[in-house]
Amino acid sequence: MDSDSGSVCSRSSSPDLVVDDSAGSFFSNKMFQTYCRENREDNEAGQGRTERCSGGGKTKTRSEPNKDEVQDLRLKVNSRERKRMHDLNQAMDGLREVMPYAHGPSVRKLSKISTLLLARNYILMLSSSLEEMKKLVGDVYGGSAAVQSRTASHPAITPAAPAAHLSLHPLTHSLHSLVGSTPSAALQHHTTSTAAAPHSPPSASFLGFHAPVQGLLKDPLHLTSSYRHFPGMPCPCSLCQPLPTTTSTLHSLSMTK
DNA sequence: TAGGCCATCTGGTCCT
DNA sequence: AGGACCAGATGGCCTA
Repeated sequence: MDSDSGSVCSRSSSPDLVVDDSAGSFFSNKMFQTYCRENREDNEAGQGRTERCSGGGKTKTRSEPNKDEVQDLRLKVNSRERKRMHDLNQAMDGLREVMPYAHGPSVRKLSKISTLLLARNYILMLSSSLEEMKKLVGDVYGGSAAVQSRTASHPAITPAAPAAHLSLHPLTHSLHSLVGSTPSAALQHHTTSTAAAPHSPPSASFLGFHAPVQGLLKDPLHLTSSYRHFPGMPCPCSLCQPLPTTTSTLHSLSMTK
């Protein structure tokens, strides 16, 4: 990897090395030098190294594969592996794009491990929010007595759209209670998040246990009135905590292999 | 300078 | 046999 000529603050997941599909047309400088050195050593030492190279400990028939063939094969394999990793990185970038995290030239890219951990927590939070919404909607449509009495006193509120007039505070509270919120945690949000450096991405351990999911708190739910979430910053807000695994629908979710 | 993150190479293993 | 996948090793870049 010579130079990252990508964006200013984020390392490009795909190096700027031009990978040609045709095997053999690509060499990183380092590997080329290494390869040349090894070849030279091989030539000087005569033999001994080539057998050990691809056969492990096995006693391969000493039908010594042509050095060029070995080299071509090695280059092909390397190229495939490189392509595989590039594809993986592309997928990772795709995941980053949909993550509720700040994107921009001034914000450093989430690391891979952080992306995965954040994605996991994000999914858990979305699932939980969905369940909570279902409950709330069920409450509204199920226990219609309260709704009807309210609509009688406020004719402008039609039963057709009760959910639109739901106060979002219950949702906020329910979400907070769902994740074990404490007022101190909410208070902490302001101090900690504003103190965080905008260029410092969250550490993996931080995300693992205090995953920021600011996207949930953006406009759709208008939950940011009392909790300000700053893009690109780790959020200690209780809303951003990982969900307890007691959520019934989430038991099967895990990061295990 | 240490530590984190990353890309790449490489050998092994498994699958088709 | 060839390809995909994986994990370890290595070295570069960047930041605190």
